Amino acid sequence: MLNNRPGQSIPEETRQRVLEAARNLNYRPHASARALAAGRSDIVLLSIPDIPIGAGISRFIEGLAGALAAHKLTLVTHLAGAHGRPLPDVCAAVGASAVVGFESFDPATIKELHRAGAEVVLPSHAEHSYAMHPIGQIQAKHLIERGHQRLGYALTAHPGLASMARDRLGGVIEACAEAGLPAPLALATSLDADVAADAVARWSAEGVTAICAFNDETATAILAGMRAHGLTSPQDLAVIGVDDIPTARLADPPLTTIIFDMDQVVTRRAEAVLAGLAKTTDQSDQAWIDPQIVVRSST
Amino acid sequence: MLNNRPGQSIPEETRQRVLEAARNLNYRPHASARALAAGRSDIVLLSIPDIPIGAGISRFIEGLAGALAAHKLTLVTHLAGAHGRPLPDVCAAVGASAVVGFESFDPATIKELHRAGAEVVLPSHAEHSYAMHPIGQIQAKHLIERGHQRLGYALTAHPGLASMARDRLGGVIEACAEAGLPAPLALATSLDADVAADAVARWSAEGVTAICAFNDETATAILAGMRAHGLTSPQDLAVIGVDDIPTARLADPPLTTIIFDMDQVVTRRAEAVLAGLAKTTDQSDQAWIDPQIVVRSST
DNA sequence: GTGAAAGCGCTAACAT
DNA sequence: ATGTTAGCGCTTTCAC
Repeated sequence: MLNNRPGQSIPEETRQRVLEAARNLNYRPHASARALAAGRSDIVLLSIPDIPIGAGISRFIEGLAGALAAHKLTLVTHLAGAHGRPLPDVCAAVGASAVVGFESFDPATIKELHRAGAEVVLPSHAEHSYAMHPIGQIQAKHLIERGHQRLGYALTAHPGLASMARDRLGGVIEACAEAGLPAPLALATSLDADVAADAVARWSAEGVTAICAFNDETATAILAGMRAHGLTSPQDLAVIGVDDIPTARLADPPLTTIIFDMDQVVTRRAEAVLAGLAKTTDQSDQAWIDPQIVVRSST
Repeated sequence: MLNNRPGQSIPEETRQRVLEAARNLNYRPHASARALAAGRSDIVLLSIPDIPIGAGISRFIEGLAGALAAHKLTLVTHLAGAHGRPLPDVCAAVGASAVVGFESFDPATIKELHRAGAEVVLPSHAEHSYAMHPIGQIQAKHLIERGHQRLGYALTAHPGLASMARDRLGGVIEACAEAGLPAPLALATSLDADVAADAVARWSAEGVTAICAFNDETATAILAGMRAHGLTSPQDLAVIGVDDIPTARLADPPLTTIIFDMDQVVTRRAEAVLAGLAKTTDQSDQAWIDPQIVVRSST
């Protein structure tokens, strides 16, 4: 009866009474016991790589937690820092039946995760992670449409972000090629005004008139580097960032940036988890739908 | 033997061989079963309130995860967003034996958490959360030492941060009182240059010469508001933030800010968890040690 | 000191 | 359709 199966011979009213009594007694099904007996838990583990966490990622996490909660799944997050436990250990410890990450896991990790009890691991092998490539394309197109012929790309110094930067740069390269323009001049930068000033000098010397920055912080650094040379944006050098961080519109001049619709990504990921959990077999990769990416222009 | 108790009659070499064999077979003790039998898990659940997550909090999480991992405990994080599951549910679902949060939980939640299986819940009742008060004090002292006689305080518009802002403002008020100065003029601001400009006008009209901002983003907004009036910092109005966000030193002028030593906070929290788990009874609150808080001045 | 056995709190598969 | 029972994979306790 406590199984609460419907269509009982027991009168409905009585059933409700029992259920209410149980609630009043603060009864909780013991999750560990349940997981042990059923062989699966309702835990989904989200692994965050070692990257700076901003508003975007928080929204992603909370959105995913909400979408999964609607299906009685519980999301917990693990920050894959240097000193924490390895992901498979965490997976085993919480008894997660699904693990989702941002970028694709390497095959060895995937195998370990499955051994640790995860039925579904996402993103599966070849799936694009975060729509990095399209972001670069849109940045470049925005600048090209405004007449810029020679673009620069500002890479990030953060190691954990390097592969994302490469993906985004790829999009910029593609957009330049499609427009018949020379490839962008990609330069390493850091969150330091002097380093950024050097890059600015280099770009100026090469005739670059517009920069796609990896993100808004990088873009802010470039603005600072330009100030050191007495240059102003966008006249001397146009800059476009990514993320729309809170300080983006407070910059001088306000930053043009890329806004990223998390909800779509969230929904898609949640559905993938649900689908994977529904039928562990037949994990046909669904088609990746590019999320809505939009430019917020300050000009 | 698999219990791995020391001091066996079995030769050491054999023991190691067996252990290694187990490792090679990718054996993992099933966490749910272990938790069920032992009545406690090695999971610690960290609850993050609905506040913007930045580098500081990430460092806190990773540091705590590392400190606990050293004691064979696994940290997982839960973002208490609007649509996720309530904390006690998550606690029960992962079978956490400890729950740690940033601010004190209310008594009802604490009771529920214990019922959900948590042996220790931190911070316990009266404990200070995050050294908010001292931060405000140090901000104010820094400005007062530089000769400012009339301070302003810039509150944040973010609802989740309001109580922190009050605590920090309390520190500023105290520092002003101690120095025999009038109470600071606290004004609501938001991350919008126009709103900040209004606040700046008001402060100027009241003879305020220096602002303690709730955090670096608020401070950046004030700088933007000052630009709208053609004012420059620190001559016309000195501003000090909190957090040392990456863009702080990229601002024009570079922001003076408060740097917060996370390691100390982390260590203290980890120790509290360990102590609580060691003897569930006798939860005498340890003395709160103010963490090291230091000013990074741009001048 | 070593092995066997009895549960932990549930779920699922079974008889009735 | 209902009640009963056998485990899930461990830990702990109790005999040997």
